[in-house]
Amino acid sequence: MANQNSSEDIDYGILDTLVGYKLRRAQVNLFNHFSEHCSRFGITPGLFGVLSIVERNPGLTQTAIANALGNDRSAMVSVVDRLEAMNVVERKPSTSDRRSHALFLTKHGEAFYAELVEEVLKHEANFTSLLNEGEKALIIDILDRFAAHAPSKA
Amino acid sequence: MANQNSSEDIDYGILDTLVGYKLRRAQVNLFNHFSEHCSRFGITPGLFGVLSIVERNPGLTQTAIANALGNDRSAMVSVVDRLEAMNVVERKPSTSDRRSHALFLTKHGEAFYAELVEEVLKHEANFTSLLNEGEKALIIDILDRFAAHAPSKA
DNA sequence: TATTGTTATACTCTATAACTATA
DNA sequence: TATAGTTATAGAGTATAACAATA
Repeated sequence: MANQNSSEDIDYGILDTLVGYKLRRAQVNLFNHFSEHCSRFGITPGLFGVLSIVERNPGLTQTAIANALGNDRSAMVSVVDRLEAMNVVERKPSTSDRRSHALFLTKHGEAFYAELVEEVLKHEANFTSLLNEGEKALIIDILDRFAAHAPSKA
Repeated sequence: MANQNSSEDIDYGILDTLVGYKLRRAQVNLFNHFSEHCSRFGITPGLFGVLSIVERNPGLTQTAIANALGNDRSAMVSVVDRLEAMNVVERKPSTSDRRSHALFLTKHGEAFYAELVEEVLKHEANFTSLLNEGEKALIIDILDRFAAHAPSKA
């Protein structure tokens, strides 16, 4: 057992300089911690995103929410099904367009979401405690640039 | 059509302040661009990670590589199968342990990887051009902190 | 003609458990 | 007993295509 090639021995080469690789490693860790932290709510980061949009924008259609989050509307069906089964969100028939459903938090959903947000903020604080003054605003600004960038093909 | 609820009308609420949400949106965009950019190589970010480790650490076992990348060893099987089918990586029997395979780039794999790295660096430059002086080093440092953080349960 | 929610489908990624051959 | 590679499997996430109802 002279050499078990533990992680410390590894040369990561170019990976150590690539923002994409570092982003992925960081995101996986945050995602896992979020899920552990919010497991008692049965809420994943994806579900939390939908809840947050619904809470601040009551009455939006499923398609509008999918667009806001950068997802396909087909993926919204099972998500909203799950949130309805948890009695936190409800579909109401749109008054203006009978094709679409307007989404709202239920009464229970509002209390549920308020409690959930507290937990999410604890999770967030757990990671932002790693940041020095000004670094949180800066990294969010940088990540916004990365998310909005429509790169040239060249 | 007075209000189609286009993305500009959306109130993202707490999502706009959460590092986890911003990380995800940024990473999805980088991932998509990487895949488009490297599609002619048939290489995904995950495959590129394995190739990079093999290139810099020839002779490692599959399990050692999986650990280095934070993946499960069972996921390595199809990855290495694919890279072998592309004739860029080869499994060689380990001289010291007949249970394990040592991984190496093939001759073709070395040229392939060199060309691939050029493309990846173009992709990287496309995004890091959004950064000001010093921001790249800072964001990589911050992402390293996020990836290494083992949060308390409390 | 176009759009909404939906279904069916498929593909990737990821993880777990169990098997075999070795150690 | 423990570990390496493997297989089978299952879950989540994501995307496309097509359909019925409606616009």
